[in-house]
Amino acid sequence: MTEALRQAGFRITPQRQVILEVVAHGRGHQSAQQVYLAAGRRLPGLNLATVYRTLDSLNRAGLVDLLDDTRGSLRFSLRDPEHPHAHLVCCECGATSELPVTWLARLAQDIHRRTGFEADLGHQTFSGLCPACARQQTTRDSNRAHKRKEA
Amino acid sequence: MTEALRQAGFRITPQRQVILEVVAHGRGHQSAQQVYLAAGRRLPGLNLATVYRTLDSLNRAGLVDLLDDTRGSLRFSLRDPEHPHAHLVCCECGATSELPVTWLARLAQDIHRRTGFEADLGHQTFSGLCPACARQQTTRDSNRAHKRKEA
DNA sequence: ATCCTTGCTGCAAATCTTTGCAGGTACAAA
DNA sequence: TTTGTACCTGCAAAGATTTGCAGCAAGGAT
Repeated sequence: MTEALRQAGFRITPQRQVILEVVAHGRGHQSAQQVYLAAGRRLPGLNLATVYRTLDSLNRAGLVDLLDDTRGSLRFSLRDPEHPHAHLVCCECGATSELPVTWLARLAQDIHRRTGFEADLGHQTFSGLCPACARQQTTRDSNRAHKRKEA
Repeated sequence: MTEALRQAGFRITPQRQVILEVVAHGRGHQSAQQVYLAAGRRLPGLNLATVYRTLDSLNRAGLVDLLDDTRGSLRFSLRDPEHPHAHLVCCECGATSELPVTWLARLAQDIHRRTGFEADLGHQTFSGLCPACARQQTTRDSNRAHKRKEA
């Protein structure tokens, strides 16, 4: 696995090995803090800035997926080449779900053909409303409309 | 225009009026700082936190578009209901271009039908590589591969 | 015109992330 | 094995954005 890192043109350092291991072990999406704490345990003196830089490198190398939780912090997870997917994040409650890249392929092609832009939809985070919050929202809206009419 | 704000359930305050005006005037995508400086000139004592909160409100009210420049800061612009569009941002050079929402409609529908998630693609920022940077990137990659073989 | 409620603002501090710099080190080359 | 040079790291400080809180004020109710 570190070989993939090297192939991508990065040097192999203890920090990178540990951080990669932490991300690989901790299933799910971990925050930078979580990675920092877990990795710091095995590598005292590790610096948070290094964690961010390393995670960025791992992301660029295609080993790690990045997810913006629309809450002001980023989350990281091991990339599974078998299940490439984009993310859907609810901007109300923060819930996340996955979106198979196959759904996005046509769009990416379209964009590239017509604009020359290489959209990286596979690593994309789409925000919106999850089913539950969407329901709440419409309820609240109709409440507001109702109240407004009453007034 | 302030009426739209009120309709959306927000109060009309001097801060909001000025900030909305600033965004409306300054064509293009302004940073929070820019809005803060411009608005602060007409409303001394205005606080940066208020600018952020207000811009968020205006965004929720659908009056302002939000654009993540993938450079660690956000940019704001007046929403033009005539030209709804998503944004493409180059994660190398930061160049931005627009993407008509019509291209995204089918995808949004698909997502909603199959997952119930209401993706807000119209306000979305897609990252990737602009044509120029994409060219550079492939060049650099082949250089690296070449070098590696030589070695 | 006045009152009341609730949302809004300023301020200060917290959070999350990035950046500049000086020293350290992986790793290709000799 | 030794050397040289980028590339990395730790540290500290800057940047961008958010949040808690107490007082203020917009605008519906009276």
